[in-house]
Amino acid sequence: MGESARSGCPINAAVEAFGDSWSLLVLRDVMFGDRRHFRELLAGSEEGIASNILADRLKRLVKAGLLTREDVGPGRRAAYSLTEASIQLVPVFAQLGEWGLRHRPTTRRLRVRAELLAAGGPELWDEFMAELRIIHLGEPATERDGPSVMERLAAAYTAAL
Amino acid sequence: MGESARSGCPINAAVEAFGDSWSLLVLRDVMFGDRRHFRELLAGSEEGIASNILADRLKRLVKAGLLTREDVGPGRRAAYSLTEASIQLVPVFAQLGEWGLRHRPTTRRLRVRAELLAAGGPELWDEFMAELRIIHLGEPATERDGPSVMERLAAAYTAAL
DNA sequence: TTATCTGCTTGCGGTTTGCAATCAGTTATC
DNA sequence: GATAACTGATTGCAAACCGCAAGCAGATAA
Repeated sequence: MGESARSGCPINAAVEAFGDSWSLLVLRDVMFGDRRHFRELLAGSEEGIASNILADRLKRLVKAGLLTREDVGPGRRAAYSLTEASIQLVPVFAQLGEWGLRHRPTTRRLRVRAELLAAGGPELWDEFMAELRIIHLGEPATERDGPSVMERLAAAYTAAL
Repeated sequence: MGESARSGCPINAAVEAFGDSWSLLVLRDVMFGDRRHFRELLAGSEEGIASNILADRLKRLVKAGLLTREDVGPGRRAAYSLTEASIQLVPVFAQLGEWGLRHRPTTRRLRVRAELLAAGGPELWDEFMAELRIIHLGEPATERDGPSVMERLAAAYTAAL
């Protein structure tokens, strides 16, 4: 009963993994908003995702290897984490965000993160991915001087309120 | 009666524009396969798109400003062309393709284009976008030495058969 | 005239979507 | 210990969407 890909094309593979109305938005909130729990994702959603859709997408994303779920008993806060595969979506998010900035109307508050990511380029993306590996994969933290990318993103967001 | 965006987020804007199972694949075939006509897109589709879905997506993409349709009378071959907005999806395709290569099983034949695009980096993407502007937007052709990116993509594809 | 090609459209049954209400288990408050 | 709030969901339902197959009118070719 395993689902087979419609084709062996890498673009199609990406579309099948997260090419729907909600998957990328859920991943965006986990990645950039650091929302790790069901209720956080539900209440914090800018687009107003419904609870059943969120539940379904979380399951699918776990199944697709884009999220892991810390398995706790029922009734307890389960935490969702990014995987190496979803951390490597940072450049995809950066390019999608830049395209959205250029070709669609956006609001100032929600624009700043995409602007920062686009301006920073691949070096910043790599730095951010390294931070995400520390946060989500439990890799040991490294020394840094100055604020992290996550902190800079948060600061830019706050400044634009 | 215009549709309003769920949020002012650039990522959401991109998802709303082409975040479904088929839109990106249609754009991919127009862009990389140079398929400009309905029947070409229908018959050449690796994933086997249905004719009603293709008709719907073509309409939506035109409405969204990602394709233009050369308006001819009924019964005559109408040609679809990329717009500046969809030409600027080249980096998005490159990143999506690279992600698919790394994290999903793909077939050799369909992999080569993504590999070439990933290896070439931003310089190659810019070159390819310039070519697409000549093909789809009617910009004047410029002098070049050596094969075009489109030719190199086609050659790589043929070599992998 | 006959056949084929053009870009679609229509019917239909099955699936998915999104909203609202609800659920059982756990924790915090009184 | 009772109550309430919070946990991650599940369920019912109507509407929208999906993909398959067939059909359509106009244009072109033999």
